[in-house]
Amino acid sequence: MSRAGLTPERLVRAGAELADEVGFDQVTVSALARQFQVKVPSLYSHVASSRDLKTRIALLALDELADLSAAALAGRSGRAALAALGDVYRDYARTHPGRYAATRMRLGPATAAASAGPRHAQLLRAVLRGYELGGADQTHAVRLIGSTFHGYISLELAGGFDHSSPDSQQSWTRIMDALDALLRNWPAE
Amino acid sequence: MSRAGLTPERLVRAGAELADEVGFDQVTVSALARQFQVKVPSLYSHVASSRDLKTRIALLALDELADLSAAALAGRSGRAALAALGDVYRDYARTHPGRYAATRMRLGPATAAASAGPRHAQLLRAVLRGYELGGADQTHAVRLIGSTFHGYISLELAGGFDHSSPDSQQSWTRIMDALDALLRNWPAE
DNA sequence: TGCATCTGCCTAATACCTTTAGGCAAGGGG
DNA sequence: CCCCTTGCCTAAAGGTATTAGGCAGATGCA
Repeated sequence: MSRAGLTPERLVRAGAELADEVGFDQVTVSALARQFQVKVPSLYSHVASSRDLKTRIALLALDELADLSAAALAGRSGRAALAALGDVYRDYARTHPGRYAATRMRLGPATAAASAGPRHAQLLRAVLRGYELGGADQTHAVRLIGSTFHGYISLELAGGFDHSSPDSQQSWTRIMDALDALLRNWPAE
Repeated sequence: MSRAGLTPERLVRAGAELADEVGFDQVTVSALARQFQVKVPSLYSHVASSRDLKTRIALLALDELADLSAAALAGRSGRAALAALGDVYRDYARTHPGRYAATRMRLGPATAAASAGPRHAQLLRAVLRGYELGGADQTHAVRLIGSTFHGYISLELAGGFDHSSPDSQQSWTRIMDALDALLRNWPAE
């Protein structure tokens, strides 16, 4: 009986692809075992549990997304940087819905700290350096932008903007305009 | 053997409470049967499936939330209305996390149309009537506000703002200020 | 090249959850 | 008071997660 050549990396990669095809919460140890034509318990030498598998997929996705973000931000500032970052997130969510869903998974404190999460925060902060916002307001703005991006993408992905005009792309562009305007005219305390 | 007196309504109500205690996706036909001290298959006379049960919980939550919103909006406009609506959502999500998660469940087109979803859209539109926004911009603004509310609440609920200052309440207040300012000074096309 | 060891994948088994089929009896309508 | 509706039950099958323990292919060392 020949060996299948499983490794944690191959499992995680296949799990990420599976997530994009059938949804992150349909990613199951069983489904993965089926894909590799291997019995279910065989996977347990490579991942500790179903939760472990999903966590690793989340870490992969966070990493990919941070890399894409960093590349898109290079050489841009102001509205261009803001829109570039938003587009990276939005495009990633549309081309890799399962991976994007994975990034929303709740991680433990240690795992979160070791993930690309902090890099994401850094990058968003970098975008806001293009606007002049004092101390606490910068954090408020980071939270606002992060919330809006995540909220919009998650509603769009759920089909919330499907059957009504104007189409989602138009709203997205105008929302980038609006956020840019807001950051340039941030209200005083 | 005395009867337990199950009804769809009691099951849905208990399911909603269970969701708030253990999380919406831990709501299970089995767990509910345990609570009612009844065998699992007995529930299938009252709900069609696990999915049906969850859908009904979602509908209940959407309804409750729309009622609360309508009450909170009565007699308010402008920033006060905006903040009132946001606070209703946010407070509901904190006091009823499981129900709130249920409202994010994807419903079929027919179910969605018959749900309180459209009422939510109406109410948000009503808030925006306090600002002067022309045709398409009103829709863009609805989507922006909806996204920001949902995004913020979901990040907050996931603990995203837990271990960093300033505290979440401050950001929330300032974000209401910022959105109000944005709506009053919506950028031209 | 031959042997020893390691480790990758397997079988067996337990424990949940979901869902369908079919039975018995409690309680309401005649 | 009896019938019959219907609420809850037992039986059973199928899917997922996880642990324990075994066999043999792959690897390393002489």
